[in-house]
Amino acid sequence: MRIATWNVNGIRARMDNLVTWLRHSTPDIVCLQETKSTDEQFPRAPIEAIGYHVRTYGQKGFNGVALLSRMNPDEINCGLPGDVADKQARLIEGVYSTDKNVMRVVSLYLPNGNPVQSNKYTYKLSWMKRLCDFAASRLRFEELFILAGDYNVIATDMDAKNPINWVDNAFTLSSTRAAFRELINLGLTDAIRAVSSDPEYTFWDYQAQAWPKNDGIRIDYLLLSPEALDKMTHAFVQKKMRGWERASDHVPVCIDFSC
DNA sequence: ATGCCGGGTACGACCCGA
Repeated sequence: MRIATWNVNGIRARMDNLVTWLRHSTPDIVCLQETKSTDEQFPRAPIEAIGYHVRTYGQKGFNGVALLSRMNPDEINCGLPGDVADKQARLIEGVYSTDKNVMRVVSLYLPNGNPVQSNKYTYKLSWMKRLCDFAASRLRFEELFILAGDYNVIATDMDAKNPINWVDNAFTLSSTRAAFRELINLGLTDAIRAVSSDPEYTFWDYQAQAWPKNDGIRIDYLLLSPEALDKMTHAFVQKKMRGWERASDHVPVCIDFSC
């Protein structure tokens, strides 16, 4: 069982890469972010044609998340609870049954939050607070729970090639890092950090030669419940895909399970 | 250099992202 998260930066611009990647990496469940498409615009047919169920929560132009899966989901929930006025499409949850387990998988796109003096940062922090409440409610189920996506958080200085470039930024402010730790401290484990002490960047800007200079940051995470961590066998970042033609600025992160 | 690229949309400058 393989689960992946990938910020595609526009699903319609990434279809060739997505289909090639699905064929080669054969994930069972895929969490997508920044699809930048309405549910009607989402190009589901080519994905369904290679054996995936497609569930989307999109909006016009910006944001947008989706779940692709080999199994038909038992349940799909769209939106982060806690603010009925928040219409931004940033979270979708699916529940999947395997032979002996139930897996609850979330694809999330956490707000960027810059500039830090703006209401975008207040929105980021309130969204993180709501995410914490949501995660706590899910952890009470004691299921295999995977909270995956683009967190727009650089958790430690090790997660940036040049931390100096990220000071006074919504990705690294102490209140951002504190909110992220609060989430982790509910009892979630960062899958990549469970297997690696290397930097493991997941994003390189299109600009300023970031990729050739390896000027990356790690902002895409899969956070696991204890039940999920027990079953995890591998976790890895598909860094090479940043070098593909028409690459997203993010690369996929994958985890494998023994079930 | 808080926009150098690349996605989106109002199909053509402009908004947005990290």
